Amino acid sequence: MFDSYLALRDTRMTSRNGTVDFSSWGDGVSRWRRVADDLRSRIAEGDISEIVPPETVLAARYGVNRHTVRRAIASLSDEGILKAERGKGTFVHRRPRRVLYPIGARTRFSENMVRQSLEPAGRIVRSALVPADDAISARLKCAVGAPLHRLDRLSVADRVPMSRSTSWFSAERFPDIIEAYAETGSITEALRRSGLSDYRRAETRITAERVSADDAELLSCAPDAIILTSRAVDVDPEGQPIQFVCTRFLADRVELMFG
Amino acid sequence: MFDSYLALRDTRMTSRNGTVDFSSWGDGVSRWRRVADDLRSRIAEGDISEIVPPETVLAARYGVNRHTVRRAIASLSDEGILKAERGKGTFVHRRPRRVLYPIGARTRFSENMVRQSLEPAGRIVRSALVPADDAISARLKCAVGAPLHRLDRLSVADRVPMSRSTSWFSAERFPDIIEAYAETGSITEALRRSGLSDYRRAETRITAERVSADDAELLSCAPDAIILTSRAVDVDPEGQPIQFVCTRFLADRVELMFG
DNA sequence: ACCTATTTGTGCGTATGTATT
DNA sequence: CAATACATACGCACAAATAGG
Repeated sequence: MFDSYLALRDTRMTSRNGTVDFSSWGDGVSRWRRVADDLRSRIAEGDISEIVPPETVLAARYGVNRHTVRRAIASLSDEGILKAERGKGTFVHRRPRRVLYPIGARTRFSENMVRQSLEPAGRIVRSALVPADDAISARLKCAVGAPLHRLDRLSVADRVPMSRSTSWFSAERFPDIIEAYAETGSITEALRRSGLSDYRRAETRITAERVSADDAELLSCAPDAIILTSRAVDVDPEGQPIQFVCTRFLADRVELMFG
Repeated sequence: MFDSYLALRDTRMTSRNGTVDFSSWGDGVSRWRRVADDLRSRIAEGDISEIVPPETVLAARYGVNRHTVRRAIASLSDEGILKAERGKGTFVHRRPRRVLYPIGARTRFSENMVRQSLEPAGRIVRSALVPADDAISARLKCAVGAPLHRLDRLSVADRVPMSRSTSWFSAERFPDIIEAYAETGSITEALRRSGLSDYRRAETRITAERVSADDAELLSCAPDAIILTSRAVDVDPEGQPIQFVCTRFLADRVELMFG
């Protein structure tokens, strides 16, 4: 399992396009940080049980100095994942489980949260009237340039930020959607007030990437946190798209469930 | 959009448990790398169109020196995302799209790939006979300690590594599953040889995290790459669990699609 | 009580990498 | 390109707590 850790050595040994010579460069991530990241993911996967191997052993396995391992452990201790005890060893502090977020044809954020006894909340970060660009017009099946309400939200459960989302609605079909959401705090309810009693999720696409700087600030997470990005289309009972929504979930706080 | 980038400043100003003082420490990620990461994600989200703002403007916006921005741009150029042209500006080189990976009740890896004209392949990384632990016995509805075949695979499309996966099967019900997979290179076919003509996906749970060191080596990706982790249960027509599979997709090479 | 091996905690000197001026 | 300040990584040595014989 721990046989080798060659990945700590620089992988970028050659430069391709000749403009800049990368051969002597690192990749911008320090060794202690890589050790910390790897330990974190091993702990998350249950690959390291309750007691962490001694610093000297880890140092040998990762091919780094013991100080470097110590700094990685210190960082993880600061995150609350590890607890080092002098003379005894270093122990794993089991993380609170991720919030389970079921996604189906009729999943609603608020209902999910209350089902897990979490208090849901959301606040409007920004809203604007914008023209449809290529990508969004294709998803919403509207003309390029058609007027859309863009709604930027921050979703919170039990006072902990969970996700940032950006939604687009047809401004012609739902002229007052922003006001309705501002009053009710619920997309489902805002759509109902606009005359749409039911809708369903047609498609959900999932990717993951690093958080952007302004999302990081709003989500109050580390600047290099990982987000699960969901791009989804909701449709009315006739199959007409009514919402395109891009949600950025904090990956270490949620787990998406399908099926 | 670019109003502030406070996140570049260290957020870790206080230490909680008193063992180590973090106040003078960096967070292990260099500034040029953070600028590069943020630019990359903005480009991916379409937030930066075709032409990148001038270096001096970026330096001011990120609150860093122009040298630092130049290094970030050089790094992205090396990745093939940007192309700087003297006297003209810096331009975005649109990335090849992520491979779309539909997940449904009857999704099969090979079929997905050929549908996108990619040549699928897989190789066995490791296999072993292991006892079921708590987590897996719950998913497979078997006794703790029951004998399971554990199969570690690497999936490849057009010679590019796409995912690493670990599957567990009941060794009692599918005694020859490993050999069958080794011969056919297909889970579907291997199960058919074991007498199971049909199965379906019952549940898929998605999270994201940093790649572990040994996965990074096999996937030949950066040591700090992001992976989409899918934990799923497949069941036979009677609803009996037959496979628990944990797949680690490289997040920048795939997009998962549900519904 | 003693000794020993193991493990974490600490200090210091040096070299290299990073970021700014 | 040079000078500067700071962060990172290493090597060595030793102190302090723990556990077992």
